[in-house]
Amino acid sequence: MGAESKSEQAYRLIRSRIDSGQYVPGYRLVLAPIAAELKMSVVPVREAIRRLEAEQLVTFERNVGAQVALIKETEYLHTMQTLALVEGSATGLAAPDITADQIKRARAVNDRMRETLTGAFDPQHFTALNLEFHSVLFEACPNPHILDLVHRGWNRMNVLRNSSFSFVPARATESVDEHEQLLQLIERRATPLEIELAARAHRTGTLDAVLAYTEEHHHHQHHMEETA
Amino acid sequence: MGAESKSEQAYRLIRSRIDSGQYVPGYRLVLAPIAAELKMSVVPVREAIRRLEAEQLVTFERNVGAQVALIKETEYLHTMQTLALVEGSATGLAAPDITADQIKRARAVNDRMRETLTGAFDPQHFTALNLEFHSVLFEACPNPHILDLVHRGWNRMNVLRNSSFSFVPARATESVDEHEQLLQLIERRATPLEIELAARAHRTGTLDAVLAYTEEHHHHQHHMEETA
DNA sequence: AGCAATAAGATCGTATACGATTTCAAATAC
DNA sequence: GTATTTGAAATCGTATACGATCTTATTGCT
Repeated sequence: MGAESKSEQAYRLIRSRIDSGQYVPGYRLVLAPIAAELKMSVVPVREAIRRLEAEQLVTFERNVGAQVALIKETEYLHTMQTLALVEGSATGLAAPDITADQIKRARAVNDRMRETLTGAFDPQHFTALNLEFHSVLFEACPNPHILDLVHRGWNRMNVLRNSSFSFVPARATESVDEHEQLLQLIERRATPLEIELAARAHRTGTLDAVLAYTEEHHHHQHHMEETA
Repeated sequence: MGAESKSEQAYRLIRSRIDSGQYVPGYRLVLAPIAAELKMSVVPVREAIRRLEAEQLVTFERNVGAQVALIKETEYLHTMQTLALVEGSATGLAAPDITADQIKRARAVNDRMRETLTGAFDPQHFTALNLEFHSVLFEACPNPHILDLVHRGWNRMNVLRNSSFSFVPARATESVDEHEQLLQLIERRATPLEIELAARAHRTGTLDAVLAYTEEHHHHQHHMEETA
């Protein structure tokens, strides 16, 4: 019958709501109501939540319950740093296997990104294209562990919903240029380390831009307050 | 009462048995017997197993059950590569905060490692000291995400029980020397990137030594066969 | 003998039930 | 008025029960 188990359904639902921002950080995940909504018992829901806990998307306290993980102000920094590290590596490791056709596809995406720079800038859309661009370059990474870490990093960024470019749209222009440079490095078969460090610097550049912005605006956001 | 929940107990037990090698890769984890042994119902055991699944220590198939994750021949390669990446980064990020006292402690550990090189070589013991040495250098890493990845990497290596040095004892001597070089880099406050790449190369060196060994010995181990 | 259908056993998946723990507010004491 | 106690409500933790699914051995057919 149902190709997927109920705990799987529950996992997907909660996960999608966290990803979409419907469940904001701090939101309490109470078993019974969720189970009722999904017309199932609490057992599968409980399992789903524990799984999300293992993925650090929710925090859990014994006999108290779960809530969507709170985001500390340093979280963005750490996540971006980690993503810079693993994405850089994945891009470097994948580079030797990148085909001319893939370069072409990536360049096409980057062209679309460049187009979005004129007129009203849509950070959400730009970020989506950004993922598409980088995906072409790192998906060929032969090390599945590193690739998995890259995916987790992007997911985490998505949850932080810090779309980066919504804070520093100016960075988008630089970003597009750096993409082209990265493509040229790969085309001319630079060493993996060179490509890795370029990809890392590219992401670190975005991080620095955001940090400079928040610094300037004294945007101390401490903890993101919880919302019932 | 019990400071830890039953599912926590179950998790620890199974985890320790996997770590210790009592549950070898492929071993089937059947709920009922484990629950009986721990004098609890299957529910907490089930939760523990799902948690281990999320950590990729066990694989799980719907309506079939769980087994300790099988190890493919490339697994060692990928794990070491990933560990080289994250440990290198952690070491580089921690380096600026390393104190003279910590350097001293690390050097003391390395001296003990050097001593073990004379006489009968004990790979297990050497690896334990190796972890102790590197721990001093990376635990100060300010990025908890990266630090967590380092810990996971070491754990995974432990499960692979591939103690590296048991295959290539010759590498141990080089390793001790590279440790000293690494300490000197940190002492003279080399740049984080320089230290990162040195730490990475150090681990990659061990990996290469093992690969060369297995290549030479045509040690095609395909999958590690399951053991009931 | 070889293959397919079938039945039996093993094991998982989930519902229900209830005791245990925490939280919070109201009542009481000082 | 503040602090402490008490008790009820909310919520979790786990046991038990049973249906669902997969595996394997058995039977029967060709």
